[in-house]
Amino acid sequence: MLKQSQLIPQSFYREDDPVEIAKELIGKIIVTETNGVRTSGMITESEAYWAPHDLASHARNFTRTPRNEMMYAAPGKAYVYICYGIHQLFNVVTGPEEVPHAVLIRAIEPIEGIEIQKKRRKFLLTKAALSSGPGSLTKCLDISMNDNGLELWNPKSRLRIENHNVKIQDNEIVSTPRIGVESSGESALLHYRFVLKTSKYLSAMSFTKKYF
DNA sequence: CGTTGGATCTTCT
DNA sequence: GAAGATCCAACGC
Repeated sequence: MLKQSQLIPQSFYREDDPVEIAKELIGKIIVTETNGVRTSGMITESEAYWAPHDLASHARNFTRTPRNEMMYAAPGKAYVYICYGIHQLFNVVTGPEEVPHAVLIRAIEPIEGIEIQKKRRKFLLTKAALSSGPGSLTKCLDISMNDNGLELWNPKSRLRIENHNVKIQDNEIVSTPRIGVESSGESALLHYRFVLKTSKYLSAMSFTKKYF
């Protein structure tokens, strides 16, 4: 049984700098519990969204809609939304309350319950990796819209983030522009994406873009 | 190998 | 009506 002290406290998420938090989240562990069974994965790729100036953010210019309401909530909550009508994307809400920063989790390396995670993916695992990509890892870990708003620091939540003390050197992390935000003007150029370059569990675009 | 199109929900025009 | 923080299978070379 893992100790509760390994949970990342809410104070970690309150920092008013989502870029720093996105970088520090590399190597941390996302845990979900379904029917009492744990599955988990280590974060290998993340992206910061720094509202209101960030035109790629759902909360650009303090835009507020039913969908992105959770971005304005307390730090350390989950913001889950549906992308392209199909995929559920998982974000961590950061910054003080009413400041709509967020960090998108784009890829994980499966740690616990790998066989369960494989079963959650329906397609035949030919080319694509198990949990590489923001819409894929949510399937692996059984994250859905039902988890929107969960407190990631709360031991009672079925969705949490833990620190397993994995040591990541600074030179193992690369920053690049973000994926899929090309139409967001100057915001598209910001190096708000972080990848653990030694990992094979990175989103497909990591390789076609040839950022590193 | 690389490229293309379908799936199909929210928001903005 | 179009675009978007995507993924995968089916093509074509």
